[in-house]
Amino acid sequence: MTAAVSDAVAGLAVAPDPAGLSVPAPRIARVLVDSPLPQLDRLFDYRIPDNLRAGIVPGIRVRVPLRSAGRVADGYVIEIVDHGDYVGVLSDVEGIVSTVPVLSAEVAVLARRTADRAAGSAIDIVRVAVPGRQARVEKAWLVREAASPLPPVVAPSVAGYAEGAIEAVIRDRGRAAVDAVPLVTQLPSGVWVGEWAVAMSAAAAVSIAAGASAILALPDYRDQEQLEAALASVLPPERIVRLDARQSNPDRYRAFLRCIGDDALAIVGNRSVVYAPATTLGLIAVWDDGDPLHSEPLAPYVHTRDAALLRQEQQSCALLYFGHARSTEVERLVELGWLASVSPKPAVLPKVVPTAQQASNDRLAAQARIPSTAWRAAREALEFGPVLVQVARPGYAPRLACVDCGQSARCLRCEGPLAQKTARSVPACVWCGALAVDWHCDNCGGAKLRQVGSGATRTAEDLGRAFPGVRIIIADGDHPILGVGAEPALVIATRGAEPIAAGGYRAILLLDGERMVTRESLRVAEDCLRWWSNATALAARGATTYLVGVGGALASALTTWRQADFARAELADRRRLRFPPAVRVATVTGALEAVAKAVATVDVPADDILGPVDTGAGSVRTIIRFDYAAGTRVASSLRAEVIRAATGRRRAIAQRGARVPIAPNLRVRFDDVEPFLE
DNA sequence: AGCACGCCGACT
DNA sequence: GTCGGCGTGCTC
Repeated sequence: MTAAVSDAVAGLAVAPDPAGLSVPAPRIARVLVDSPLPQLDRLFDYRIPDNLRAGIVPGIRVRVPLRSAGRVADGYVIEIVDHGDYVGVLSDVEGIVSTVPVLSAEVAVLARRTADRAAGSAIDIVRVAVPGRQARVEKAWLVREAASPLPPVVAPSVAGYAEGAIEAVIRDRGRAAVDAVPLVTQLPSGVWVGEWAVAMSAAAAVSIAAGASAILALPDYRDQEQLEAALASVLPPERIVRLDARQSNPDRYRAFLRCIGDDALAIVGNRSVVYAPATTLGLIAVWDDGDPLHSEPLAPYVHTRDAALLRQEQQSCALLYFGHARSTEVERLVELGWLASVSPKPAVLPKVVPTAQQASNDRLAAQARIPSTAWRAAREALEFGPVLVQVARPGYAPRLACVDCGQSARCLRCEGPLAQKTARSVPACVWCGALAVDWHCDNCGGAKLRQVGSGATRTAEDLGRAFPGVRIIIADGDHPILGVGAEPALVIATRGAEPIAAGGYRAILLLDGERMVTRESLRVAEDCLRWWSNATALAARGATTYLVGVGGALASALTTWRQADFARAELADRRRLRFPPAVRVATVTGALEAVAKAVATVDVPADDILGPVDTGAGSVRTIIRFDYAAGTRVASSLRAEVIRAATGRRRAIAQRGARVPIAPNLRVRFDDVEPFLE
């Protein structure tokens, strides 16, 4: 049979349809190819050969030829059509990688839309959304026993808010910013968690009782542990799926496969969980959206908050942002009316006292940087239970300086700052880890180092002297501790690493506020308020939190527990300055000519083009800011330029004599968290 | 990316 | 006359 005849036969292939008529069988698979090249970020049409006709359905992974013979790529079948729009000779799908439709239609559309909004490739989102295949796991899943129906779920009420308030948002598929109740509570299992975890798990159960899954996105593993503990008291274990990047590949794939289907589940995970394959989706809930861990570090750098907004719109599910401190982004959505605002009822106001950084009468307390009122309060509270001390940095001495000239000490190898992990350890570079042996000051030539500031370990040492006989517990990145008991102890924790205390802390000291506030960032104030609020919410009911050394609007936002008001004022400032999130920003980085050309295609006022500035290595960066309404336009212009730069003529650059062709590189990043820094 | 196609200098 | 150099274009 000649190729022409075989084509004709294929063209006549028919499939019976239920009405008894015969229609031509669909024969073209439209495939999203798994390639990092931006110019390939579209659908390619492939003929489905007869032997694969039965197995090819949308969502499965396939292998397809790409360009010349022999070269193949993986891809996902997005749709199957009778007639594609490609005029030319189609290649055949080469094979099926897996028969499981891992890329649901919903997630495929979401990937396209999130990528478009960020001027990125859909496949980059898919790579985050769909874990790598594990043949063994998949085989076991395919032959799983006909699952007995999951036990029914009784919807609990979401306590702490006006009766039925949160339930109504979930039922009506609405959107809201929810202020969390700033208390800790004990679960029936005996585990202590933040009230927020109880409210979030109850919200998930409300959705699941109504037959729809809930996606629950949390910034870190400690938050995930709390939420899972809370979920276990309202849902049977078969209804809870953990899906996060820390799992081993088989575990992650097993969890991922469990999400496929119509069962209503609580799907818990970190940022990538917003792309979980839930078909019947009733709720997306995000905890603490201001935490930078919600910001995806891989291109196209889509924030959980933004992916959740797009998915909510697309699948008409409910959307809840839970938090103690409102981010300016969420505040903007509240002001727009896009999100409702729900606060605890009755209101719960923690006791917060701002304290000046004055010397204590007690020499040892003064050495530990604790003002006398706070020191007295901590000593009294230690009679009854644990006391939390929040510090800015881990280690012993977070910085070192030259004894002779006072200049801050830098690494001889990479210019990074030096720090000391313990009282006796050799100073080392914070950036590259090199031990600072034979160090000398590059300013005056001095060879002696002086410790500057106190990390958690040094604070612990000082406090040990100020409170003799008290048990000291250190919690930081190196010593993660989830919870501590109700017995008296001083818990020294770096911000964000505070353990939960059984019964809540009897007093809390926020020590390094002054230092935190001087950090250079557009978001300092917002971040500080979030760190302090999250720590304050760990106090026992009626216990006092002391904020040391910080005054002004920031301190009063904490003491009055009016974080939303602070976010409103902060957002008003950003509007005045045309800073995000009042406007959106995109950074364009690359060779000067490429950047200039790309920026020229974007139609924004000259005032909104900041740069170019030299970033070294022959590369420059320009920041473009624009109103939200212009987002689609700016993204599509810049995307076109990225593709043009990738396909256009290559610049020849001299490299050790040889001429190496390289593409004029052009990178675009939307909504960078810190575009105006550095 | 990676490979095929296309137009100009030193070779049997 | 042509073999092969790399600049250019394309991937169903």
